[in-house]
Formats: sequence, structure tokens, C-alpha cells
Amino acid sequence: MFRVSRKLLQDCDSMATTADGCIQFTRHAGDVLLNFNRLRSRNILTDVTIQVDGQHFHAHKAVLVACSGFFYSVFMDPHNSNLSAISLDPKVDPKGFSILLDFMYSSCLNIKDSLVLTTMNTAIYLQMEHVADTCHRFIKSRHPSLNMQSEEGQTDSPHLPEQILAVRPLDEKQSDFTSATSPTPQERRGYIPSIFRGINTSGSYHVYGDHHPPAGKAEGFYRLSPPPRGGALSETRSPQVKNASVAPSDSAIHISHPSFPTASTQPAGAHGIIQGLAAPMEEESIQHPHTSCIRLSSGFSKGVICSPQSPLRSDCQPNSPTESSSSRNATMSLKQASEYPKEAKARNWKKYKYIVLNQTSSESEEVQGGGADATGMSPTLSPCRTGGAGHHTEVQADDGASEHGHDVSRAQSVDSCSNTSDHRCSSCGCDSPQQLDLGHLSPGSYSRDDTTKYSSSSCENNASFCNSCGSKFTEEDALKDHVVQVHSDKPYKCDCCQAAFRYKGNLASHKTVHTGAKPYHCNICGAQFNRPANLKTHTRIHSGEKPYKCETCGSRFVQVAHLRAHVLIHTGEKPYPCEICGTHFRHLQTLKSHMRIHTGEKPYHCEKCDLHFRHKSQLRLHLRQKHGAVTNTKAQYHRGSSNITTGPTSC
DNA sequence: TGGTGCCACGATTTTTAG
DNA sequence: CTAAAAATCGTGGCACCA
Repeated sequence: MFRVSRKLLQDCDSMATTADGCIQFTRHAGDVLLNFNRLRSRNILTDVTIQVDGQHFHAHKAVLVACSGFFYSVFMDPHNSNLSAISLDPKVDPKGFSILLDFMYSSCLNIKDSLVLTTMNTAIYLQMEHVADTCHRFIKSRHPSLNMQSEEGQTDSPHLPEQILAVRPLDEKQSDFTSATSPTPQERRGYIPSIFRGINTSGSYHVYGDHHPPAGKAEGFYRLSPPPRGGALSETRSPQVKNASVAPSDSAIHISHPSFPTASTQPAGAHGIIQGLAAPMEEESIQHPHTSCIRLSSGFSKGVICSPQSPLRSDCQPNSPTESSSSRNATMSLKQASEYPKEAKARNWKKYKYIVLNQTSSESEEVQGGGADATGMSPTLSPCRTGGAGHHTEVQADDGASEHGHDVSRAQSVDSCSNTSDHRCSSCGCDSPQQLDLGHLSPGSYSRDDTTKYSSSSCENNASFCNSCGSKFTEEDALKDHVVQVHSDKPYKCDCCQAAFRYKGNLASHKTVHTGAKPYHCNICGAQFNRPANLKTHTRIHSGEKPYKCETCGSRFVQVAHLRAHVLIHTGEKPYPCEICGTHFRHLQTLKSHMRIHTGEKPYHCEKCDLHFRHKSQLRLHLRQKHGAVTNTKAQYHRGSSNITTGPTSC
């Protein structure tokens, strides 16, 4: 250990010091889980397949064991440690399992009214009591009349224990599944979650870590019998619960991992969200000394739901992650996001890291478009996903409270799970379900869009004010004109086309492209370039300089973009999907070429043979083989001057 | 001016169809 | 087995942005 200066901590915003001076990387845990989820999404290093009602889920045993007592029991058995696949009883709802699997990897539990019972029962089955407990409280909070009756009913349910973890041999006809014996009822009884004993505030959750499910063969499948669909609760639930299951509006529960700066948001009336403490606690929130309190956002309920304590575990089993007990980390992380130093090398590393551990294509798009890494803030992304769809969370990097001028309480992330954000001005009370009114933002905290930058509509009256000079306008158009004429941040305009640029250099570059001038010459080959930077890159061809090295294989590249494309080989990522046939490609160009299969386009034509080819390389090969054509090599031509030109080609 | 995303080329390899 | 088709991947250059 060593002590660090305040300056260092300021520079390294993801760090914090403990009392003994230990450097704590506050985002580390979150990053690790996020990366695990990315690995899972790309099926990298997953070591087990869980089959649920015909659907297959790939996962990492370590994560499963860390989060589920059930999986802990399965995989910690030395006889089962090599299991590569497990089949749950088909009665297990794959949707419920998917939700819980997503929770394991993201710390966000996203459930819907229609699935809350399924989710709860699956959680019971997987021995994720705290999740089941939360589901139960969720139901109860929506339907207080449910009260304890059903809980007691569950407690007394004579068949429940056996149903919760009924491990039985797979049907003999499925030969690829190994058989397994069932635990004794006494063993199973230990799995009864506390919710069936009522809301347990004593923390006396049952220890299940000492239980081991029956051992199957070392390799093969387990088949496991879950509680009956709908679970015991559904059998004894009150009419209110029935109503809850068909409630028209879905609700989402977000349980924030302490390491994740996730803040759930919700529109009034649309989603009920049990929100972690990423956002500052509101007045209705209560910090219980022994429990982590999660706020039930307005529009859903005004109540406070106290998250359950983590169930006790055996000595060797890790506790499952529970809800956030503090918003400190989350708040800090988001603040860090907005203040993260834009040091070039750091950005490069984050970019590289993003590539190496990027998600699926859809996620990739979200990251790029949603700014996951405009500043490389991947750790600030909420990993909340729904149904394995890989939704991302956009982080509102700017600090609402500081920018607003009022006491703005708003969620700090726009969560795709709820697809909304909760922006509320506590001063004037205005509510913006979509986005915090830019008019509340002070100059300098705006988007790059000129029109939205200054256009504002005060919550206090109908007048609009220029945030730059304070001028008042009664009409939005007048304000916009004022902004463009007076405060445009792109003052450099092209005389020819009126294109505007923020920087003088950009305008100069732009003019060079309209003139076509290429004043920069390569002294070795004479190649001409319009930009010194392009010439500099070009000269690497001659010097052999390849500054960008792949840390995996050691390959070196002239351009960092080439390295980025290259590392996809190692990650296995194919971020370009064909929307028609679903085939994924590693390179955009390949996808474009592939799309010609669907369009039937064959743009490359041999006039001598009247043959059409889909790919230029096909035509080239044809020309060589059939007509003895000699095409220019890359080194012999420059674009536009060769006999193989961009676009459709004929011989 | 550096960083970066994107486009495109072309050699090569892999897959598929006959 | 062979040819065609498709995919892979390294590479060079352009142009936008800050």
C-alpha cells in the first residue's frame, strides 16, 4: 500500500482512498461484471449451457455460482464440476430465467407485471432469495391487500419445499442427459426462502450453502424440476395478485449493484421501478440501519421498499449481490463520467478496451451512438439489459443538480429498460419525462446542437431566454435566429457553400477539398495529399513504421483503425449483422458485399463474356484467367486513375 | 494538427454447389 | 474434385472533428 496525493486522486477519478490509504478502484467491480456480461453476450469463455424449455443460455459457471445458491450447489459438487450443460425442467419459464440471468450479469432486475410471478418462482428455484424477496415485496407494494395471507399460505404449503428444488433424472429417452437423484425433503427444506415465512426482517435467511444436490455423472446434463409453473404463490394468490399479473403496465425493478452507477428512471404511470440509490435519495426514502432501502418511484407507489438483506451463505459460498445500500458510489461515478479527463492515451486505451470487450452488434451501435464511449466511459454504463436484448444505458454525464440552478432531482442515467428518464425540477415542479429542459441548463452545459443549445423555454413563464447573453424572446424562432446570428459556435463559413465550421482549420481543410489541391507530396513516391496528416500516415508505408501493436498476437499496424479491425479477430466479434438473413460479419465491407446476395446485384461486368459478378475480386480473377488481363496492383495506382476503379467495373 | 471513422481495394482463404 | 461464390483481413487514403 502507498498513500497517494489528492492530485493523483483527482487525476484518477475512478480511485478512492480508504482510511488506511489503500487505493480503491471504485469502478473495478462494476467493470468486471460489465465485462463478464460482454463476454457472455458474445459467448466468449462461457463454460456452461443452460437449457430451459428448449432455449439455450450460455453463461459462466463462476457467475452462476456467485449469484445462485442452486448453481452453487450444482457446480461445487466435485462430481458436477465438469458439467458443460444443464437442462432445467421444461416447466421453468425461459423468460423468467432470462431475466434472472440478466440480473446476475448486470445487477439490474427488469421484470414486468406479467412476469413477476414467474421471475419470483424462478428466483426461488435458483435460490436467489433476495431477488424472490424483492419480487414479493414488489407485488405486495402494488397490492397491499395481499398482505401476509399468501405468504403464510406459502409457508404452509406442504409441497413447496419439494418443488423448489426437485432434482430428478432426466427422461431416459434423452440419453444425453445424466440422471440425478433427488435430495431428501429435509435437505430441500433448507431452500425455503424467507418470503414464504413472511417478510423476514431478522435476517435469518436460511443457509443453503451446505446443501449439495444429488450428483450426476461428471459429464452431461442435469434435468431439474422447478416449482410448478406459476409457483405456489400463484396457486394461493389473492385476487389482487391475479390482477397484478395482468396489469396493463409493466413494471421494472432495478436493483443496483453497489458498484454500478445505475439509476433507474421511469415515467409516471408507465413503469413502476424500484430504484437503486444511484440517484440522490429523495425525501420519501428511508435509510434503514440494517437494510438497504430502495425507493419506489412516484407514479408507481409512494412507498418505500426495503430491500431484503442478503441471505446468509455457507462459509465458502459468496453472497449474492444485493441492492445498493448507498448512492455514493453511483453518484460519484457519474460525476466522474462528466469530469473524466480526456487525455488522449487514456481515451485510446478505453477505445481499445471497448473494442476488445465490446458487446454484440446492437450493443455496439448503442455504445457508439449513445456515447458509451465518446469519452470512453464504459464503466459508467449501466449494464441493465432486458431479456437479453442487450439494451444499453445512456449516461447523462452532466450533473443535473449543478447545471439546473434549481434543486434538480433526476435519475442520472437514461435507462433503456424504462426508456425514459425522470427529470424533475424540485424548485418549480416541472416534470419532463423525456429530457431535462435545456432551458434549465446554464451556458456550457448544452448539447452541441446549436438549435437546442440556446433554445429554451423556461418553466416559470413562456418567455425564452438566450442562455448566452440572457436576451429575452417571446418566440422560439426569434431566439433561434438570434443564436445563429450572434452566438453561433461555428463562425467559420465557406464562401462557396456556406458550410460552417467551428474551427478555422476545419474550414481550411474544407476549402482544400472543394479546390482539390494536394500540396503535400511524398518525397519517396511522389504521392500527393491534401493534408499533412495524410502524408504523414502515408510515409509510414516507406518507413515501415507500424506504431499500433496488437497485444494479443503482436501484429502491428500503420493505422489504429486497422488495429481496431484486427482485434475483432481475437474477440470473435462480428458487429455487422445482415438484417435479412442474420449472418454477422466482422467488417462492414463484407456485409455490404454480402448484401448483394439478397439484392441480386452484380455490378461488376465482363463485356467480353457478358458475365456479371457480384464481387470485384471475382471479376479480377475472371479477367486474369479468361482474358489474361493484368490488373494494376495497389502500389501501382491511385484511386480514380487505375483501370480498376471504384464502383461497377467492366473489362 | 492529431485522432478518428469510414470507404475502398485486393490478395487470400474458406465454403458451397455441381 | 473442381470451379464459383463468399468471406476474411491487411492496407491506403479521405475527410470530419476538436
